[in-house]
Amino acid sequence: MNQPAVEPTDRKILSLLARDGRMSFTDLGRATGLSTSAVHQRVKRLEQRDLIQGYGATINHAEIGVPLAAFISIRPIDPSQPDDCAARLEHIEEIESCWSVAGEESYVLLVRCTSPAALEDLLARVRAAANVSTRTTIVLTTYYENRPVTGTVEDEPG
Amino acid sequence: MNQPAVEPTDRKILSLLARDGRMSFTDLGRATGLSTSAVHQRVKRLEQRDLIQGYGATINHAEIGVPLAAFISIRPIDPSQPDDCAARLEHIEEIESCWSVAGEESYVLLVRCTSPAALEDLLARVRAAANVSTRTTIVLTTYYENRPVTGTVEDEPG
DNA sequence: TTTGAAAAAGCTTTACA
DNA sequence: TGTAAAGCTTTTTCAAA
Repeated sequence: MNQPAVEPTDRKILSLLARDGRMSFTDLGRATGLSTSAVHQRVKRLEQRDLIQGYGATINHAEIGVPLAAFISIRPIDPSQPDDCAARLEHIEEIESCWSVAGEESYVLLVRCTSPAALEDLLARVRAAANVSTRTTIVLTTYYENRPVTGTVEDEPG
Repeated sequence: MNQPAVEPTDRKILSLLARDGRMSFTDLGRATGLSTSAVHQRVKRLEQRDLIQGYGATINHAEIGVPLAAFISIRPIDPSQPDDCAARLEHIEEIESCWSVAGEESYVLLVRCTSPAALEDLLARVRAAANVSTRTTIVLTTYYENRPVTGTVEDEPG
């Protein structure tokens, strides 16, 4: 219910930067009614507090030769072993995201690769690295990804 | 096997910007052995070609009051109806990503919200908006998300 | 925390190879 | 495509409130 430790101006800055990570301090200032150096300090503080964890370009995977995306759901083969899947899988570069989840499976991975053959190879490496069984769900269409979800209501018109 | 239409220098730039979307053209130039204005031109071209689709800040959802993430897997209730789930769901702001998938379900959504109660409310809105049944998988831990997967081998040491 | 001003750094264009 | 140089804008730091 409460939204801890982030006051409205900072939320606004976060929301703007989530949408355009290259927005200049000058423009952020205009959008928030602060001076350039005031926003600058706030952004640095947001970075220090780790509320902003980084900045990234959104890449068109389909067009750069990595058109195949899939979810790999993971189940440990031996539940008595220590569960360190995330660490064991970290070195595999095709894994974009790694979550542990509640439900029938223990982990979900989002992976990207060049072809079905590459996916088959990737699956083998995942199973071997973490001693798990896998269930793979191929992505057919990406309608959208990583839309900003900041819990902020956007600008009034004008 | 072939990686279409992106030559090595552009791949390098894409990879660097995926990791740091605020990197300056000067630094990109240093990293690629090009002049500032040469990289500048390349980046603009990459944006025009839509290989770079945008820039965003990575927000710490847990700390800004949106700590709950979940996957919602979707199955249409009436398979004879036209399948326009993505369009019907687009206005729901808690949906960060929307994929159609091969497998038992038709779509997977990644959503973020403030609390279990908010998730329950969100699920009701998803079902109502798209006339679907849902299966929800709650995220327990996010080990990492949105690691850059560019298919580029990174820098030599030095 | 904010501002305003000044210095440093970076961006963008132009002219040209 | 590329470079170099010039002019302009933004970033960053600082003293003061």
